[in-house]
Amino acid sequence: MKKVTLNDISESLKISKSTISLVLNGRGDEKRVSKETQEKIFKFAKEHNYKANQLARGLSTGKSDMIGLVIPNISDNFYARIARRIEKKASRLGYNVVFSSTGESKIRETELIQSMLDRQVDGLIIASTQKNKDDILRLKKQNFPFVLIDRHYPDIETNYVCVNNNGGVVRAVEQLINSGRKRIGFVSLKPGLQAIEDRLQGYLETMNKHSFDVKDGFVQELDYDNIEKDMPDVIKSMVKFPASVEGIVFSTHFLAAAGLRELKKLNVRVPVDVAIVSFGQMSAFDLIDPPITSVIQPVDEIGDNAVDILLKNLENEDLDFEQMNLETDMIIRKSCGTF
Amino acid sequence: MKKVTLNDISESLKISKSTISLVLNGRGDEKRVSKETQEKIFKFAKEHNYKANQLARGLSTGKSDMIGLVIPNISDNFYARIARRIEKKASRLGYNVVFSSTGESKIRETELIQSMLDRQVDGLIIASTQKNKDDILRLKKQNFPFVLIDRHYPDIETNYVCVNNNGGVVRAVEQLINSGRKRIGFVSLKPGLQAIEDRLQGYLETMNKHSFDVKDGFVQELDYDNIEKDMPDVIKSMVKFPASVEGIVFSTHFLAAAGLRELKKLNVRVPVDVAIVSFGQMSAFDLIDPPITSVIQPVDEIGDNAVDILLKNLENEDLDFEQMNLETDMIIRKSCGTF
DNA sequence: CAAATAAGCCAAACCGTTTTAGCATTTAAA
DNA sequence: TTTAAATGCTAAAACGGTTTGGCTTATTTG
Repeated sequence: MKKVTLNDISESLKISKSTISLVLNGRGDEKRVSKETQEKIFKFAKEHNYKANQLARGLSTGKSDMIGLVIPNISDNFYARIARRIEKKASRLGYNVVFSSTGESKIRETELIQSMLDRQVDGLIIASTQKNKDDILRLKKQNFPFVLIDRHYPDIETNYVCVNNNGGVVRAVEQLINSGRKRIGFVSLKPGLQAIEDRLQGYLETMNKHSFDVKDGFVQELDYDNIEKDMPDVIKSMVKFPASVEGIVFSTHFLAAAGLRELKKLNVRVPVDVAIVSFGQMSAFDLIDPPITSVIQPVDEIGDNAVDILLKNLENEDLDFEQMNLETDMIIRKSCGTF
Repeated sequence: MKKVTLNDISESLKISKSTISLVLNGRGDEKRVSKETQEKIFKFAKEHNYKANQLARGLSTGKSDMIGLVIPNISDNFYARIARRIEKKASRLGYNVVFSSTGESKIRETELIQSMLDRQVDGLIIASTQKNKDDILRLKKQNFPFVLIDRHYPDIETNYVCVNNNGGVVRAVEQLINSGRKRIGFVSLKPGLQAIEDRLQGYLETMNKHSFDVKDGFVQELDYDNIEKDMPDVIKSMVKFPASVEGIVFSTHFLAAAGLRELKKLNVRVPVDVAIVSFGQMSAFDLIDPPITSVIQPVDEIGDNAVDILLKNLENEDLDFEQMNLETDMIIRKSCGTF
């Protein structure tokens, strides 16, 4: 059962390819093809289950109806949820999505972007490693439609949909302060991401605003690839003199999980001894002992807006850049010591 | 900065397209193209950053170097992890992956498969809704390369990579029995999935083997779309007379989470009053109160094997079907009452 | 009734590759 | 010296669509 092509239909029906193509694309009336001819074509197409070859169509039209999604890691629930949202919306609008995970590697990111371009995707949605200014600049110079999500390059003007990281962390720290903590630590990732940088700033600002010292050891930065390995020492150092914190803000959900794991191993009582707040959530955070207070990122809105902006840019060449910093929400649970 | 094509190179260099294509595909020596000519071509290609248009190439070769991944939901961590693995392996071998989530809808699945075929993907990896025999049969009849994961159709011979669901649940139930429970319940999804059916069988068999009654209300089946809504009643009915279970096996990770949530609301002590085991895991299961005993599915192996089998089938038309039922593992934690 | 208009369809170019068969020319073998 | 083989490259078809300009007829219009 070989695939039926326009040529096949053309030969069987003795009607030219052009007419058939027009009709099947719904331009039959516009092009004044008679009802009978259209009937015949539609009938034959249904019966033989004709489906256009999208590669051929793409080659011809210069549009592939695919959008590329480049993210750090599809198995991270945060990105997976964004991906789901993007996919859903995109598919309603006739687009498929190709995805790839960079694993936070700049080289991979470069390769992946290139490979998507080779595939002729119509546009890109990228949660960049932020080590990759070159590629972003190149895309921009080529006027290729793309929108950054979650992470943007502050010194490059592009479309982006991010969250107010600073503000989210401010709320997290304030929450701990409200529950009476003064010696508050901040566990984060090694710098390199603007989002992470912003979160740190949010922490520092808030501490400063309340005139709380940021003592040695209050700020800890882990390497993305060695979180499991390094977390024990980090937590140990934070819960004893001289650091001895009363509260910790974790700058990502997985840091919070790993950190809590260690706190429990050390029999530190949360939140009595150390209260914690997570920036970012996990689906079981409400079931954990204690339930984790967390800053919620508006995942759905990120996905929706990214697609909206991208599609607008596909239709219209020269739009102004759109830059969104979505506000976070916060769910207060026991871990922050408020109750 | 328009894209450079073979034609452009051909015109600039006054060398035929064919030669250039050959050379850039590494067949220069084989086709006895002189060193100098090859040099010239490579040099020009680098300088002008030539990248082949994959649509055109695909049209010409009949291969797109894309594989399609059809799953219920990318934001479910189980599938996301499989997706990550598939993507990683596939990309090493030169393939990109297009994914789509069916949301357990048969219609969506049909659409998605069709759309991937239109896109000329070279092969498919499908975690089917299992309501879709027609499509699978069609793919099979067309001899299109595909492998089913997580769920297969028992009465259709295909490639598949699944897990031993029955065996996994047997272990789960045995574990509860070991910890002294006799009145054991099973919370699952409405039938429709073979995997779910197998899990139920595993439960029934084990209960039977130990001559434990499966009382009214011991087996509860929820609708995928109404888990949050229906779980409260389900759990309520199980913890009081006449059902009043001492242990529950949840047939998926998200059921376990939702179920535990209700148990806690009702102030049922886990595992003292009711011990629980989850089939399938979540990353925070070790942090939950109590930590959840769970049957672990070999996610990485599922992904790896699926890609392996698929690629073998891409190379070789007529291979025997491969069918794998991978064994599960189990992590024992407090929730099952063993400690 | 001639000219203009509309109706209905098609030929052919094009998108950017791959691939096969074969053409000159030079070199080696008989 | 003639023939055979090797060298180095190319023309052209094919993949399966889209799209534009235009060619016939029939129908109006003046």
